[in-house]
Amino acid sequence: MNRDLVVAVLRAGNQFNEELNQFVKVFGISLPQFNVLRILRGQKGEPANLSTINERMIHKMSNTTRLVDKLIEKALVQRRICAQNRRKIEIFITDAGLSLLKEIDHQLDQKEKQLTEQLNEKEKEKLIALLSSLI
Amino acid sequence: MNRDLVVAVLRAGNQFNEELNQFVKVFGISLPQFNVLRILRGQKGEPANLSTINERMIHKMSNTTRLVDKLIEKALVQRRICAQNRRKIEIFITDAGLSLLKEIDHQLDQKEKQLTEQLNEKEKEKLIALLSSLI
DNA sequence: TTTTTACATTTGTATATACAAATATTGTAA
DNA sequence: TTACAATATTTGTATATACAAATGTAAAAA
Repeated sequence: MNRDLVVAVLRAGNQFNEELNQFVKVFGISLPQFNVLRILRGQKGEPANLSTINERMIHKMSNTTRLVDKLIEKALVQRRICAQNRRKIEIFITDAGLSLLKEIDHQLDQKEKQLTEQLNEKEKEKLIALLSSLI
Repeated sequence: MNRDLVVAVLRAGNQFNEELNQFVKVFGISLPQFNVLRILRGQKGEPANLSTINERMIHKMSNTTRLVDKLIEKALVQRRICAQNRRKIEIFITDAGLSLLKEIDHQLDQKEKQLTEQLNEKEKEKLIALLSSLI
């Protein structure tokens, strides 16, 4: 019973991961990279340092530096050393990053709709609630 | 709403993945390797070929050959060319593999209990049902 | 029978990820 | 002030994963 639940969570999670990875790949980024871009947009102009990004990431990978490097290569984000605390690095999303997100978001709505269409609204709410209390 | 659901599924899935990976690492294997061992045990002595394993895997990684190689190195499974169809490879779990699973299973019960303890039995059933219809 | 097509797995290669150790900076205690 | 500990990030390295191309085998068509 517990096992069935654990397996169901893993299966659903992995399937969504794969589908969404394929989806964003068309735009030249990986799913973890996409999520970092969304975290940065959520900052509304405020910068985020690497450890903050790491905490908020859905995919807790242990090398945020290199993930961000890829985004810098693509000119989707910028890096700046924090003036107050020179240990910290401030990361900003660029205009190019914002417009890429805008382009993706519209199509993502459709993708998300497709991924969840098996459930009605009430079931979706219930599922969100159950998963939230699980974590 | 759809987005919240997708994010909740990804978060729960990734968290379980990480926790279980750490858990089985103590036994010298990765979570995908562990799941392959369980698939093979489920065969009840019947062999499984690589494409069958790939279909049933929770983590659909595209290189079952190399994953199985790791298990062979550890003497947890054996490989044999199928006599009827020499394209196919038959994979068996060894006694060492079975006893490793046995050792893991007991402790895994506890781990799974811990991962799901936020929910009561009725909620667990509901969550399994919702996730099943989602996939 | 020969050729073509499909199937099953392996291999090469590029990229991603995990983890530990190293580096740099700041804060704190002696 | 100097030494030590804490924090934030980077780098090195090993391993894992993704993907395409290659290999070997079997089945089907010509």
